[in-house]
Amino acid sequence: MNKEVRVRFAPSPTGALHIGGVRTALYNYLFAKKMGGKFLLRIEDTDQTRFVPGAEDYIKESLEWLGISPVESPWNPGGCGPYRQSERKPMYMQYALDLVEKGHAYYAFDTSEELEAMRERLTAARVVQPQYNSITRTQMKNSLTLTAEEVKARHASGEPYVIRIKIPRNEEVRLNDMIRGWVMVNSSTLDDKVLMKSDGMPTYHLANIVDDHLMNITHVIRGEEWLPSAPLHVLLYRYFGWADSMPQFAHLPLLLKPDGNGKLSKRDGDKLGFPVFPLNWTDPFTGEKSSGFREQGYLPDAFLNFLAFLGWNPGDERELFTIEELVEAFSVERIGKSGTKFDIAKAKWYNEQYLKVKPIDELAAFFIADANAEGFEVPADKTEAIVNLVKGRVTFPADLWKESKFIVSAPTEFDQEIASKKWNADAVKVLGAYAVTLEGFSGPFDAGTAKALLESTAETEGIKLGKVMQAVRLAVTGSGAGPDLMEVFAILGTMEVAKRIRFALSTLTVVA
RNA sequence: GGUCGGUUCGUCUAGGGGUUAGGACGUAUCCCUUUCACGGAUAAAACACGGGUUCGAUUCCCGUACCGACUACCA
Repeated sequence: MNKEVRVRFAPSPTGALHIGGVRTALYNYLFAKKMGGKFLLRIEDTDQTRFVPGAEDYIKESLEWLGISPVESPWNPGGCGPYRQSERKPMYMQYALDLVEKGHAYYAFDTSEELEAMRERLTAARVVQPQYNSITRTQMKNSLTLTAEEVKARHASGEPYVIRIKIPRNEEVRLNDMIRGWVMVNSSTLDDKVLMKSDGMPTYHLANIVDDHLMNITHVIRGEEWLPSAPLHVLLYRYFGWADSMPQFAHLPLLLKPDGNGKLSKRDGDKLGFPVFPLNWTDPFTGEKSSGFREQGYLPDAFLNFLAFLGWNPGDERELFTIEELVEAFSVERIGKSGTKFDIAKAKWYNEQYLKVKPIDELAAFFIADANAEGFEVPADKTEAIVNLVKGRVTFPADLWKESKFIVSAPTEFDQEIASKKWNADAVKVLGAYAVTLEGFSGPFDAGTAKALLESTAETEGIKLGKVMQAVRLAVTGSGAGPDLMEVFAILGTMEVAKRIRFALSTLTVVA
């Protein structure tokens, strides 16, 4: 009754982990933490043909990036190992045989050609569900139709076989999903799923039940795509005699494409205009590259917060949650039932919120790194002022440098559109005079001083400052928009501002 | 096609037998700002449809429509 909560995230290493999987991992993590339980990870690599090198490391790194690492995993084993199904291979057959013995499973020798022929035959006969089931199995080559001697002979000759579950003909199977409530299904709609493949590996269905049981999993939180096979899993627990300790199920709503057509899939890559993976990924076979949220500049906390809200909400109007607050607020009951469209605009908003409250030295580090990468040295005494000036204008850390590069690197070109509209005789007059003023000025030069000086210069020239302000900005920054100009002047200093003005004056020509 | 699941502003959602149906993103307008952005304010914007049940349904029930998942010796 008071069993420790143990949940697992069970990805298969068939490529990059996609964000739907990341959210599943997150919900498992939050639930485990909330319940004071354990979050573990199991690699489901029973399909050797789909193995992709690097995928497992990718999963590990993704979870580490987000700070939701499992406490038991292949790379950090606990007491229920191994944590890779391929390494558990020897364990499964005995369970399958147990089912055969109990009459809940049987050997089947049909070749894939025969299976295909069966499906074609049934389809041609307009059978609604062409599947291997209580009716069709009587026509196939299996230990239910063959004599014991024949089965023995086939085994002796080394003929390949699979073990299938024997689904009862007509039986109500029900399960109480934590998110969806009671789900009922008649066994007549289920088929005799393969439990053991001919290569000696279990299928997902067998392996996940055996492993969840052996690993003392108490709650299975997984995607909704598993809902249709959940009744099969219930039957397996029952046939194994594990019904009493069967985990509770929670089937998560799917993450949908923004256009509303279908679930988000790995194949969407960057086609939708945003990444579907947490980290950059290069397919080792095709060389195809896909971008990740991390490399695009999403902060792990912001991304986590965003992801948590895709299908779950705390029930109040708070939006910004640290991981600890998410744990505290989380409950499976508050997970929605319907599919969730992925909204990248919201993800950006979260990133902006987190960026805004980041300590200045962390932001400065981003800024300096980007500047250095482009070969620029930023005076140490100026970084803080620059970062403070632009931090309200950025979505990604990289924007810090993009937005302020003009401060470190004087413009060599000017926005032509602004120039043609605002570069006039009045502007030239004021700027010329202002340059002279600055060159002759000594003393503390801050934004207020810069402004006072500029105002008095304009007044002396008899020109309204408002009319030439854009030109002043253009001269010093090269563009028509940007952060507070006077603050920029203060950071630049009198001589640099004057120098830039003189360059603009000598470069731009007044068009009548 | 069959089985299962779902359906509140464009999007994420709150709510739930009687509400001006609330918030957030996005959008628009205004304020702030001698620019752009930030910030502040305001606005437009939703209970899929049809039947019940009920004094009353967006909320409960049924059906329809639509959307989605699943339907492999893949997970």
